Amino acid sequence: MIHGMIKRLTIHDVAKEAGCSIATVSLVLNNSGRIGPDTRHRVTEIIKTLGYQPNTSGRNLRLQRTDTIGLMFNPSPSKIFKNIFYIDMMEGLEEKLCQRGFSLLLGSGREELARDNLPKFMRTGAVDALILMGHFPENTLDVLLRTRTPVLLLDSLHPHKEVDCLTSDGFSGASQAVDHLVSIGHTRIAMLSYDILEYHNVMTRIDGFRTAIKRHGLDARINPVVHDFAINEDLPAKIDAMLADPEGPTAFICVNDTLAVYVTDYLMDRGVNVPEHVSVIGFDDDTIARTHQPPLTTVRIDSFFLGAKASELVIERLKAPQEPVRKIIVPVELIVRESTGAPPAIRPVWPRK
Amino acid sequence: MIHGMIKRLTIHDVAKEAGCSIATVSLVLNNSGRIGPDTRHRVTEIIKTLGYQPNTSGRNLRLQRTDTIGLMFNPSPSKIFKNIFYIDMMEGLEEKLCQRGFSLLLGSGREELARDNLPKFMRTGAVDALILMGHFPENTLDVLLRTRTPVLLLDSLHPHKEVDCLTSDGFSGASQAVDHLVSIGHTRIAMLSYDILEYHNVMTRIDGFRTAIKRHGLDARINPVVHDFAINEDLPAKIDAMLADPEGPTAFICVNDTLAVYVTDYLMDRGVNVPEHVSVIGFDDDTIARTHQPPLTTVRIDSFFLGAKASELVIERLKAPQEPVRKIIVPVELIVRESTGAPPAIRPVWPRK
DNA sequence: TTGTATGCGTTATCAA
DNA sequence: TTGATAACGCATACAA
Repeated sequence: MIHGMIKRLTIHDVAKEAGCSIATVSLVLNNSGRIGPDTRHRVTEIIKTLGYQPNTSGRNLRLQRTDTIGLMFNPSPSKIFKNIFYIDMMEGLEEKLCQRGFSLLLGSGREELARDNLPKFMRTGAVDALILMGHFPENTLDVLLRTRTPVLLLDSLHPHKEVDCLTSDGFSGASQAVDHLVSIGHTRIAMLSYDILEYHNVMTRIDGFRTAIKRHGLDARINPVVHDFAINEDLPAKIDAMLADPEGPTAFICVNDTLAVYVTDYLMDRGVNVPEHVSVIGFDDDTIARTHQPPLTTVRIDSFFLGAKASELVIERLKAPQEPVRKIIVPVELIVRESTGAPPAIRPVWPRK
Repeated sequence: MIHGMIKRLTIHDVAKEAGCSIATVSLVLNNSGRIGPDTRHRVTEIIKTLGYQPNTSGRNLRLQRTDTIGLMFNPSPSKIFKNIFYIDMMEGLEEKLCQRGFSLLLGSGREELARDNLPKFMRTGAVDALILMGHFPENTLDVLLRTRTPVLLLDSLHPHKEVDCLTSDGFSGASQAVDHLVSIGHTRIAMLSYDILEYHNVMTRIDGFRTAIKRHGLDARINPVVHDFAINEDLPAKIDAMLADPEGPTAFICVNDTLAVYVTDYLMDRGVNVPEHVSVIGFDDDTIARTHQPPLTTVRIDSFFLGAKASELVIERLKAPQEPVRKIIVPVELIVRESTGAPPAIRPVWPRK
């Protein structure tokens, strides 16, 4: 026998104990002003000593809301949480949401979504709103948006869809990265990205890079964006080719820190010193950016803040369902560490002759 | 205007459309056997075309349950999810739970718990059960256990508390580690642990180590457990002292992979080769154990399985609240990689003379 | 086989 | 200021 089967207290128990009606108890509970100070006090005491708490299901049914926000990831929690960035984001989200009296429901239902069906909790009124973390395919999104349940895209942005979005300013981040490199003398910079251009964040960073290159009057052909590779496969060959070219880049901007770490390590293995020979910049300011040798210059995104901001947005949306959708872009900041420096007077060529 | 304000469908809408009573619809929904095949078919069709789903709040209220499991972490999601081990565990948990029709509610309420109050969702019937991931202080646990809501401790174990527990077999893991080292010739082994002996998992691993050492007829004084240190502070000095001792250990068993990586890197920095001079074993089989150089010999814990098993346990508990509590210990397996090898014929002393 | 009616626990309306 | 009561959406005991 595990627990005593104490019957759960209801508002009736409190009313009986206080010698009043359940209406009075409810009024006290939701502190309506028009309650006699003496009864208010008496009822409050009884509530406290009994340890009564209004039942969630009853309350939800009556109020036609649940004060619960659904949370979905793509492709899966374990994939997405490998990136510390998202963990901090969820922490910010959860903390703020909870402070405001909301709960977070982990949204499974990926299988249903994959078949273009709504996840169960979206069809049954189990959540008041939904937050989508990471990139979701467009048709999946469309299925979700046919609901009357508000949706927020976190760390993603669809400019032309009727949906609230919140993400970081990758355009500015890439610009800052280019500006920094140019300011210390680089004129041949390559941007490295995974081949997932449908991700808005990725495309925006690339856009920012290209625009900044043009703004500085640099040649797009010798400041290329390289993205048609699979890491561990084509990437080494691509890098080798650029290193072998005397006109090759003296700096790499990578679309995130994971890639930047990979590239830096690869370079060092080949005898290319970072930053003496070649500079490297990352994105996100993951923990690894600080602990890596050399510590990475990177574009810092305040992921905790992003999560906290998301909770605000979703709560405001709940209060004002009819307001126009909002696309919010959070500023980012370049953190200069030790993976960037002035380019060598004459950049060597690898393999060394 | 964001979404069409389509009024949510209720069972009445379906009944009207089908020209029957709501009872009939409900019976079809919960496929009670005694419904005429023709009406059953008709109602089913209408449900499908209308896209009706029973409302969660109404259902929960009527059924006096929520099919929702609360999930709490200590000290915080971000702290605990830094460890990939826990991410995989949550993945397993979430996947199985969802398959069985349950939802996962992220339990905030740490502040309340810290003040020895129950988290809100535990007092209001918002969840049917609670899963605690990681180590919680005993008095916190006691507060939680006074509820009639079932609790499951995941990756932790309290032998004498009336609470279901599920964790890995650290005792066996440490034994296997010692056996392996002894079998390849080691006779001087030290166990390294953080100074958090109140964690059952930690204490159990230490117990397993001590018992195995004794079983092999080895001297406990030259096969010590070292735990009174803060990493980055006292630990280097402790290791240095052992290395300087000609009778010092030829192998370290570390209480987890993070520590093992730290120790290995420190040793290599000092010119101590792993495994030629000294062997190192970790615990958990984190990703880092595979990617580290050299790859770590470690005690593998199937964290995904642990999570999946937890979901089973909690569901069974829900079905049989009166059954005696269960303490379940999942087997572990030593994975031999490249951080262990035969000890040197004569172990050098560091600093080298 | 199907329909009627009740109650789950709450909030809110209206009357007293 | 307080109380009686309806309604939220559903499942089920019981009646038909």
